[in-house]
Amino acid sequence: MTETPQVTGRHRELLDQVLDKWSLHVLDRLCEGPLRFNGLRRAIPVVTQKSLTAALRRLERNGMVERVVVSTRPVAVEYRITPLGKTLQDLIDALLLWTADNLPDVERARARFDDASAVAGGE
Amino acid sequence: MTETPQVTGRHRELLDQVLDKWSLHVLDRLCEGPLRFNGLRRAIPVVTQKSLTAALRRLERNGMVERVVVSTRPVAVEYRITPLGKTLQDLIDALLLWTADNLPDVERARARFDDASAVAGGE
DNA sequence: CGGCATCCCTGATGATACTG
DNA sequence: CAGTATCATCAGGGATGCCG
Repeated sequence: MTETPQVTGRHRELLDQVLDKWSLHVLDRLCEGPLRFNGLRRAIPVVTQKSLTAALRRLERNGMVERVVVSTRPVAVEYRITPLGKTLQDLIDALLLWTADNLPDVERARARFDDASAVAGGE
Repeated sequence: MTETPQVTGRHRELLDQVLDKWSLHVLDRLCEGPLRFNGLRRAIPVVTQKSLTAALRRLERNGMVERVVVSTRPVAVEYRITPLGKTLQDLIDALLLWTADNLPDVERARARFDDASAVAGGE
């Protein structure tokens, strides 16, 4: 069995590369089926081309997505999730589920904190 | 059951605040018991006081940790995880477990990618 | 269509010094 | 002990323009 997991540099680095801002969106979308570059852009309207390219490269390098070049007319490039990427799906879903379940509590906590800060601080 | 979770701005923001570089370390440590400020610094040797302070404030604001001031001689401040923070423990463990299980595959993928890049690119 | 190259700017982080 | 304040750095991300 895998023993007590520890936060090490390598683990942290991997999580950073895989759970960063845009990678979550990309993986989320790609889990539902392959998409082309501009398809992804449309699916994630707020991302810039640069950030999307970077995220895709990172994910490809880490073996989470596959880049398939279809040498047709101009060119078509399809991105699809890999089996390794699939293993993250449950985790991501669990993460999103957690946020959905606890966001209300968190926002209450934030309100309390901000309120207390206002009283103690400037006001 | 909660339906298909979606990546929204609010969820993403929460994950950013809770899964960031130092918060993971802090939550990980605090799950094992309360610690004081410098205790945490010692437990996470690479963190600077500024980053640690920021992480603790963020976690406190989000209701994940509790800050207890013990008004003794100089002053003692104890940080302990809250019930809300506890709900993250399983997720964090699962995340770390995932990295531990898949790091080898990921590193193989990286090697392949870097190798292919080297051939296609510069040399 | 699917990128890469460039410039620029901001936010996050580190080092250092000082305070209740 | 437990921070706050300040300065310097630096990677990430947006805007823009060009290429196969």
